[in-house]
Amino acid sequence: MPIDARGRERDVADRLHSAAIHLLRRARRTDPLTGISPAQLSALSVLMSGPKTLGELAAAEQVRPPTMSRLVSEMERAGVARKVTDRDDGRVVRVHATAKGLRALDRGRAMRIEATLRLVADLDEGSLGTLDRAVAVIEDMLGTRAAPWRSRPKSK
Amino acid sequence: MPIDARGRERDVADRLHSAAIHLLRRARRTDPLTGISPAQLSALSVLMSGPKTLGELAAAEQVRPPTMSRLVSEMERAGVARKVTDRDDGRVVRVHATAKGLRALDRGRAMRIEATLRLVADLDEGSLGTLDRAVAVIEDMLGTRAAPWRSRPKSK
DNA sequence: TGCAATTAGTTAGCCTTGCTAACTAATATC
DNA sequence: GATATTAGTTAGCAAGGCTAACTAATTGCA
Repeated sequence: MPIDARGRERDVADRLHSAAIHLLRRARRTDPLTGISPAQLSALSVLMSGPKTLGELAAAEQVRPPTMSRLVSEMERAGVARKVTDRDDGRVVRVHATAKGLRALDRGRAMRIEATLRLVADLDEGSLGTLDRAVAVIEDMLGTRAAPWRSRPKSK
Repeated sequence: MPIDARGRERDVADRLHSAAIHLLRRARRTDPLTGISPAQLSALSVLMSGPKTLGELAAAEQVRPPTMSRLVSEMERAGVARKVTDRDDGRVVRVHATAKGLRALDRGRAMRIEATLRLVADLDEGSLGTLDRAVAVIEDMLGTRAAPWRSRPKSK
């Protein structure tokens, strides 16, 4: 299908993109109060479901390995994560959340979510349901739900 | 405790926030190809509707004045915007998009939207409709639709 | 067996884009 | 006319992206 024939999709894509930008700028305002950075928070939330290799974590967070490598090092220094080298394959680093990390996740996440919650809390039931369904659609679209990451997109 | 009574809202807020993060990380990948930075793109899209003072622009973009000041200076250096001092009030700087800026907006924005479009284009009609409605809800929630940002928050 | 290729992660160095604090210049107020 | 307020700028810092180039470990094959 030719791109120009997709007016509806294009309109949704445009507004979705713009909405995401402004939503995050709003939520971001509370960050300085939480004592934990947004990127660390996001990574911790992935680790909540169990340890991940550094590469898996980078893929899940959609950043490049060096970015995740640095982030994890900072997290280890901050005591919220631990790096464990794989016994069988010495190249592999497995990242675990520490108890402190999980507590920080609860605390820090609560503050960010709170900002979004303050917006969401005023919605009527119908609008809330709409958001709920939309988020599920986006999660599927991006493969960020439980999706076991079959292979890196690697669009080359 | 009203907070715990809001399980549903909290869940939606949490996942909405997370979805926004991942959506933008995806869209951002095209940026290096556009020759224009995301922040400049966003500012230009505000200027599309006409010149704005620097303060108005900062408020619309939900950043602090120094951040916008620097951004606008870079945009002027890049030739995509022009700063004009107000004749009646010498403190006020009015920011205009240049023709080059508007062209860059079209180009750069198109690429980000394209990335989002590629995701959206695979959706069935029902999911697309859900996203459409959800975006409208978010726009209302944030007042980012038509809302002309009356005064600076100025939370001292 | 031993050497080349591949893979996982790290280091170095750059860039953008947030922020606060402290400043300048212009205007408004008393 | 002195003082206060307002708009924007400068300086300096931090977070968090990226690529290029590296190290170390493993795999595979001649």
